[in-house]
Amino acid sequence: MLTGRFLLGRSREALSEDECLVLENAVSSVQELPARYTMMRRGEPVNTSTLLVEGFMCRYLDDRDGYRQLVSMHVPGDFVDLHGFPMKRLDHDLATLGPCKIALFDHKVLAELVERYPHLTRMMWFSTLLDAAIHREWIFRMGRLGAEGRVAHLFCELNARLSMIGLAKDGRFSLPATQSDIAEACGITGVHVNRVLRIMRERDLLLFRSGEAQIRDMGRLRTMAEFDPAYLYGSRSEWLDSQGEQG
Amino acid sequence: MLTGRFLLGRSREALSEDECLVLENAVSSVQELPARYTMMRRGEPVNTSTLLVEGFMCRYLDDRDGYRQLVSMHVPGDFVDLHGFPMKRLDHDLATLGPCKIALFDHKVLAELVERYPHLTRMMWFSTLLDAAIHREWIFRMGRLGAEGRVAHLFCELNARLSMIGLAKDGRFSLPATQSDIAEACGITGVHVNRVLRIMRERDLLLFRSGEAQIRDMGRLRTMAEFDPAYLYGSRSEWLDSQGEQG
DNA sequence: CGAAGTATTGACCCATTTCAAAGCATGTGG
DNA sequence: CCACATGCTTTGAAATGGGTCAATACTTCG
Repeated sequence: MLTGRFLLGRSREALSEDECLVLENAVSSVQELPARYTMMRRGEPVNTSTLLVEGFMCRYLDDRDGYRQLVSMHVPGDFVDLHGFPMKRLDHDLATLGPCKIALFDHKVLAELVERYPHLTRMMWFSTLLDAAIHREWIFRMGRLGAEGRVAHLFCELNARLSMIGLAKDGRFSLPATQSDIAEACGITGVHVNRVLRIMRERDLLLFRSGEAQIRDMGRLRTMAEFDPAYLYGSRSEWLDSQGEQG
Repeated sequence: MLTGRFLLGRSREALSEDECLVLENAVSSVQELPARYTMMRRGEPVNTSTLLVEGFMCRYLDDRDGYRQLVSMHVPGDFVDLHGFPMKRLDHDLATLGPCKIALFDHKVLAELVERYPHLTRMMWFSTLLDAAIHREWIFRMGRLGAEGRVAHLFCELNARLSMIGLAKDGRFSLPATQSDIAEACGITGVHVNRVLRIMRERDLLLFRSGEAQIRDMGRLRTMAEFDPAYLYGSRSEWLDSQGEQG
């Protein structure tokens, strides 16, 4: 089941069994990608969309000097470039962190799906809206939090998202990222991430070493991150639920 | 024509005349709002969506101490909370900057529209995706630019968006915002915005006084903002265009 | 074993914040 | 039409968080 984690923990229940099958059968190809591989560049025309099946990916923008600013990190079950379907171009680059397995959906096939399954369309729309909600939270993170809060916030978010799909438990999860990757996601330097992580380790808040994260004190971490996971759920749309069966 | 500026300069052409009329007739009420008025709070259930007809609005998140982080600024023609339609709740507050005129769309009516006009639905989806693209650029702004770059970037973006709808020309436009509002959008302090604006004024880059902005040197402003307006257009979706006529 | 990438730490520097005070508009009521 | 309140802007001085530069250690892997 390639699509088994799509919206899992959010509105997965709103998808009928039929719709799940339709989605599963719409996959046009499956690929394995190596770590640190840029699979798509800003501005290129695209004609497929990518569901991340296993592994971690990220989207980023480059600044003038070629330094990256991550604008999102993706976990299994995320449709990483579904917006490329209506938009036909990406406004950012798309790359893997660790090795990944992805399922590709041809836009022609998606277009047919969209004609025949309006409810499924709305679920896809919904998933891009969750994405936007996460963007907003990142803006907040960069705008109002200091370095420690930003790092704390990122780990809180990843923990919450990975928990929903069964890839984190008791605050432990794998994350194939370097300290520089964290830095690029938080808008600070790699050197400073190192210092922040040391402090958090000393205070027994959070451990992160060689791709393994462990949250040691969720309460204090959330406090310093001002983290509230509500935005990750899209609040269980009543509208979607009410329309759920007729798709 | 209340909806006349919706997607103007982006994919307005993709809307058929019928669709424009349908949209126009779907307006359930029109309201005038005073300046600095919070019309909606995070978490509240919503059953209408808001098209901004005249004036400026913003969305923001509060931090622990009640300070705001703006996550977007809106200009006439923007659907400021269309995501509330599938989501049924907002993850942020929504407020006016200056006095505003808005058109409300009842979600029940939108639901009917969505059943009957799949192409219009996709255009609405598209407009929420533009929103997300702007979010990404804001993340970049906060993550990679210093104070001057951030302010420059914000003014470049507003100029570009206002130009599309005919509310800016030759780099001049009205913006009913205080220096503190700018600060809340850029993740810096009001005091520092003041200093940045003074420097920009001295260098004859940008003037902003009592709600009136004037870009004096677009080239240099763009350079310091690392601004490229491509993200504002969603690159004229071929898919939307190809489906444009069949409503 | 050597190479390349990654992590760690120290010292110094600078952009931005913080705190504080004063100046300027704008509007309201007397 | 003045007096005062309120909110916005401006400026200075001191404090600080995070950046930069540079050197050293650790890991992983061919």
